[in-house]
Amino acid sequence: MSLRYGLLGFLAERPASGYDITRRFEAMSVLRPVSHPQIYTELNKLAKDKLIEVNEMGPRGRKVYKITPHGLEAVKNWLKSEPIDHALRIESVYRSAFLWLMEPQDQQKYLESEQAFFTAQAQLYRDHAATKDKHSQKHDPVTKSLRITVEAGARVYTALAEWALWARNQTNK
Amino acid sequence: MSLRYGLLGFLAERPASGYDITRRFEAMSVLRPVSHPQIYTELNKLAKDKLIEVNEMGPRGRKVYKITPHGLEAVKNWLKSEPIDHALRIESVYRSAFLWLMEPQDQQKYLESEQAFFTAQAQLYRDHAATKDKHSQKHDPVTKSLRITVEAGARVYTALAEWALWARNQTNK
DNA sequence: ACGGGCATGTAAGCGGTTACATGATTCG
DNA sequence: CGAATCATGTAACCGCTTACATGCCCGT
Repeated sequence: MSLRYGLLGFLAERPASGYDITRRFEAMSVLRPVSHPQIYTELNKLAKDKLIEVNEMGPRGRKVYKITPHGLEAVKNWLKSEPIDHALRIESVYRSAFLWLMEPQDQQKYLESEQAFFTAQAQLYRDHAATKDKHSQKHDPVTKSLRITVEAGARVYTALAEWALWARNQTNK
Repeated sequence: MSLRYGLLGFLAERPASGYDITRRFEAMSVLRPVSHPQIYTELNKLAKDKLIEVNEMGPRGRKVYKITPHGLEAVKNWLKSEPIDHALRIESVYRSAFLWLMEPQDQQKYLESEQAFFTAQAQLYRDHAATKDKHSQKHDPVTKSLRITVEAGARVYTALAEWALWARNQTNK
């Protein structure tokens, strides 16, 4: 799951700094986890490869990058040609295979807290989606794509919340 | 998402070889992706740390490991104390944020093939679940845990399939 | 006898995290 | 003036993937 092309993808929307992009990934937890050192490292590599360039310097050494034509071509090519990694890596599900190694009360506690977490996340993404739907710019293609991504968050988290509830009913009978 | 404790978890069920465990991860794609070199490397580390030990040698250099009391304690402690990584890393969802960078016909093709893939996976896990439900040993705690894991696969893949369908309806209007 | 699957490994390299490090600016 | 936040980086390390490597056993 290439960070490289994710950075290019965001910069295709509009120029931004490493800091901006870090915030963005933080706000959209469905995307993937990213740490800031990795972002800055990758931005420097992308600049060296001429796929992005510094557009503007801001206060505090802020570097606003913009994508180059080469960079834009690179993301598009990634989307078109690079095979998709379909692996799921959901630790909560992974751990569920070992539920039998827990004490019964710990199983219940585990599933309860997972359900609570997933429910909260689902709500968050549903709210996020509702906001986007009310927004005036909802026909702009970028907003539409993001709306679709947010919908995935809402649906996956909802499914996981319902799964945890179902699992609770399975274990205590 | 620790492989280390996943190996211990499987060996807590019954003795097994690296090869056995590799097959097992392959069959349960919801768990997490694993490559065989990593498994063999980690098994050797676990043996050095006395959390597992060679139980039996089979044909072709087959090494069947069994968990030690220390190892069993270690998995249980992991389950009880180690914080869960709640990050989602679904590349299909990740890419959806950049749908707007694709040609309209490529968007449709992308969402169609993703929907097909997720639908197939959902079916696979639903079948898997049905088999487990018919099984005589369904009240054994290990089988019950695995049944819960399989249910997660069925539900998450179903949610993703429905999401992809929904997304298709969003893009072509 | 030979092909396919069983079975385990090593080595290079990369992507990623964590800890460390530094300093500027803004706001109250 | 001090705290919080903005802002970017370096270094060490580890987990993981990919490619390479080797050989045995079983069924036909």
